[in-house]
Amino acid sequence: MLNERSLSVSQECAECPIRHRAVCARCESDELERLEEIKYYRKFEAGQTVIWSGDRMDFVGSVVSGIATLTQTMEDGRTQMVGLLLPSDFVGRPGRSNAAYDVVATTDLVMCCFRKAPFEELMRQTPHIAQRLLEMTLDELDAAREWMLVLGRKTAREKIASLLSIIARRDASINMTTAHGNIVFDLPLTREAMADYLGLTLETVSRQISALRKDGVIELEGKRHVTVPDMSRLLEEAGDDADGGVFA
Amino acid sequence: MLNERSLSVSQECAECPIRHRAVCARCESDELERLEEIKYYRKFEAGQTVIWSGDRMDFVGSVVSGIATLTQTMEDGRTQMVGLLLPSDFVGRPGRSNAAYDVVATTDLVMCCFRKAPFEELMRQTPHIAQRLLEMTLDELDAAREWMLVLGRKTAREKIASLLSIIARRDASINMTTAHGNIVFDLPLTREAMADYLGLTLETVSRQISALRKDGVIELEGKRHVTVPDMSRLLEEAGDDADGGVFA
DNA sequence: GTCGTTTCTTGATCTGGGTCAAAGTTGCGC
DNA sequence: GCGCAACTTTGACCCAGATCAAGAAACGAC
Repeated sequence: MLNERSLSVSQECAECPIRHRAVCARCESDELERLEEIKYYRKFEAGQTVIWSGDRMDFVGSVVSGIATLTQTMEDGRTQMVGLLLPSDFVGRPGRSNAAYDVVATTDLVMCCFRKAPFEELMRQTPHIAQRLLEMTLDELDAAREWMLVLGRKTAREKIASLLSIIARRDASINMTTAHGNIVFDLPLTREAMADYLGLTLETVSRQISALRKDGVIELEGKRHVTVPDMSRLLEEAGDDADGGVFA
Repeated sequence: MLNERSLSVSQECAECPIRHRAVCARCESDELERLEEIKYYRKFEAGQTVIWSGDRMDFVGSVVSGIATLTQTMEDGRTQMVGLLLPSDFVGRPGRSNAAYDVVATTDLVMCCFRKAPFEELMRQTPHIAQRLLEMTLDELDAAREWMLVLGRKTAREKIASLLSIIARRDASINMTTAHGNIVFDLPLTREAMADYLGLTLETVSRQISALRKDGVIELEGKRHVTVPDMSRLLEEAGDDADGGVFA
């Protein structure tokens, strides 16, 4: 399909973010063609599990649209989310054959996957792919470490404000800014998923969201539709610097 | 100093772990020589700060001996440790010019450093350095995510047991196994540093260590010298699988 | 529409770990 | 040795967030 391919090549990340974020920017056209050959799409419905921790994982890939979560579970059922995958985020680990975490689609999800063995082979031959993956992994490591501060030292209210800040900032594809400068978005997570991310219970999440609404930090329409009238106020509630700080 | 260099080249990680972990294994001798040229050692005393968050950081490097910590601090003084650097661990981020965290030596510390600009240049020319750094960064990311589960979902007692498990397992250079199969080591961290790692207060750390001792999970001589009579018991207390699970 | 299910909110109560306070221990400099 | 400082332990009390419980709201299937 010449037409489809040339479209995806020219439009960079519109169709498949990894081509832009991890590969495209510096790829020669023959490398792009080889990526095309090992690439395929997978679609999941909200709630579906992409892969279970421990399962064999013979692909790597990135999120095209939708949101997925990485979670760990203890034997007694306690769970902790350890990553939130937004469009363009990379999944999978070159050099490891089994998944380390449960990956679950929390909204309808489209992923762009590459078969692992040929991807690794291509990586060996194409140095800047490894360099790009290193950059992305370092970004993820920074995000994980920021999250350790949230989990270890912030109050429930600060945790909620931190999560809302991240969603408001990172998921630019969903966000909208109104004429009044408000930031508006739909929460892509249930209260329970938020609790799993924040190390809280869903009841505490619900209470703190109600409290933030009562205090005018956010506005809520229904259960999911959020308006942030003053982003710096939200960041202040999150315990970050007003100018954005860590999640900038 | 021909003698010194040939010693360090032949002994691999004895003198400078990065040469083994990140570079040596697959380096040609001319690459090793170029590393030698940009390499230097830095020594720190226990308690000294290696670098402050936000400071310009014109080197990368790895820990040769001793232990350092990465910490984040909020404006109001709350601090969270986000990384524990043991011998062979890598510090610094290619492509970033300022430190993201405070790096503090908690014991006397020797680091093997490389000037950043030439290291990055060498990395550009030597693909397997980027690949090795990618592997190491992915390991760190896994460790950070394991730690998110500890911070978010474990009880104080489980947190302490988890930390003791990590130290017992990872710091093989300090550990000793007695004739009876006991694991023996000296805690490299103060109660306060443990609290900062675990998202607890130092009082809670102290109480839980006392409780573990009273329950026979560990034995203590003085404040720092720990004996673990039964590692699987400790892992059980940590909430991990008895066979080692996540920190294996 | 109604029923059933899932998600969310709110209230009442409990408790693990934080806070405040005091005393004990260790080690170093002189 | 003594004195001081840093670190650690222990106790008493408190509170943020967990737990238990009951409804309310949203959404689909029929």
